[in-house]
Amino acid sequence: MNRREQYREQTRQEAKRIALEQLAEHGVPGISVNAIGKRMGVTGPALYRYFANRDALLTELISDAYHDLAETLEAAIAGVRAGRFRAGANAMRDWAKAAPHRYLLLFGTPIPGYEAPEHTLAAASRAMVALLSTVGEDHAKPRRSTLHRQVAAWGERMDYPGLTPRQLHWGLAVWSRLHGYISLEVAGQFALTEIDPELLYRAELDALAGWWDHDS
Amino acid sequence: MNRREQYREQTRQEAKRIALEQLAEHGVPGISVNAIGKRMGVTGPALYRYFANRDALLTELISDAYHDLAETLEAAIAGVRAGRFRAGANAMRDWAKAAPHRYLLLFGTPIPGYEAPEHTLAAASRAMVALLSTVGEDHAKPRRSTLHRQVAAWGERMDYPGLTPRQLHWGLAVWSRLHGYISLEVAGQFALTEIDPELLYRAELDALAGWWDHDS
DNA sequence: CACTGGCGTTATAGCTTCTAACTTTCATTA
DNA sequence: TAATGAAAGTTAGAAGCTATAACGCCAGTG
Repeated sequence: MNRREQYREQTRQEAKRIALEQLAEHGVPGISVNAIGKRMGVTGPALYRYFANRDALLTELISDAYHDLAETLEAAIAGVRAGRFRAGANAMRDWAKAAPHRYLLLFGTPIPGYEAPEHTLAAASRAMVALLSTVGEDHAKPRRSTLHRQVAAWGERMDYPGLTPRQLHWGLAVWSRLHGYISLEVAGQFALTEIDPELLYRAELDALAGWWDHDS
Repeated sequence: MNRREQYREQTRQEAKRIALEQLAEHGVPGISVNAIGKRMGVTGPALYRYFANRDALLTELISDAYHDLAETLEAAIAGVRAGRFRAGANAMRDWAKAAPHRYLLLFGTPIPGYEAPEHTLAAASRAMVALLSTVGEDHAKPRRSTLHRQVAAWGERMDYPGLTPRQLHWGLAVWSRLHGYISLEVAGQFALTEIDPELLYRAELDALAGWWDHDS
């Protein structure tokens, strides 16, 4: 890599770092080209040398966040023997609570006009695979149903072979329920119940862990 | 009501109606004072006679939406004898899919600076009560736990007496899981699985309906 | 019927993204 | 080391946004 290219990459990273700070402090609207430039000590338009436009910057933030989430989940699960699922699920909630706006960037209201690029979808898939890697064994006898057939078809397109439809379905339920709970908590919708979010979340995990104890 | 006040109210309603159209077509950024004014045949600043600012307009849209959701759920449940829960849950998903952006206005990324007014919280509570009214009977013997104690305390502040902690907890789980599923579907995150969303949703409902068959 | 208060207008400030034109800087290369 | 050319920064400006201020008109009210 050229020296120019090194500086260039450095500047790009700095812009993204500041954008994340702005995101944490003022939400998505805080990610303003001028504001980021000001905090970097340059004028706003200068940033257009580094990012095609504001959307491109946002896209990279989203992409990075997906990768970071996937890596966080993988790291949290790796090395754990007992309670792998809980380790992963807790890591996901912690990740969300550490930077709520960033979580909502991924799973909140979609940004108009944004279309996830290929490698972002790959990162999202990686996160899903990480959770799927914590699935329990499926000893029940296979059941034929339209849902299981469709789930199996999706499973074949995923790069994580050897799972039964029931296990794959569990993965989707995990994804959906964890997101449901986390997004409500992050948005503060549980606040006025005054219930300890930790306990509520743990109960959700119990239900998901108990998936295999009774037919579903 | 004065004639002046009638016209005034009419104009307010028209502005909100158009705002919802803009929301459906272009998302939250489409709710622009100038754009709404143009479609009403007036200039942008004229609308400031009717709404203190853009946030006030958004707040009313959110508030209206909560009330509409609550009424929709109540209407869907009323009169149904068997399968009340499924009727309510399906009504919720249908409501979301009919106007995804409006759903995300309530449950997506919170709008910075927005704080829900009192009667909006009441409407949100009404929607929750509607779902709680479909809960199954709880014949299990009470269990003492920190979670159940906190849930019970929340239940006492709700205006829907006579429910056990387990039933209240079920209500929270319903809220969270339905939202988790619906928001992912509405955001298109299930699209590339190519699984029929209807079937996945029904499976979630089965799990929630089966809450009472096994200890939780 | 007079009048006044509500309504709509234009002008403007200050913000946003983004483009164009111009200048400066500086790493690479001869 | 000095020259060069591309990269990077600047300012100016268009087009959009929210929001306020000042002004005129006219319809509902008294």
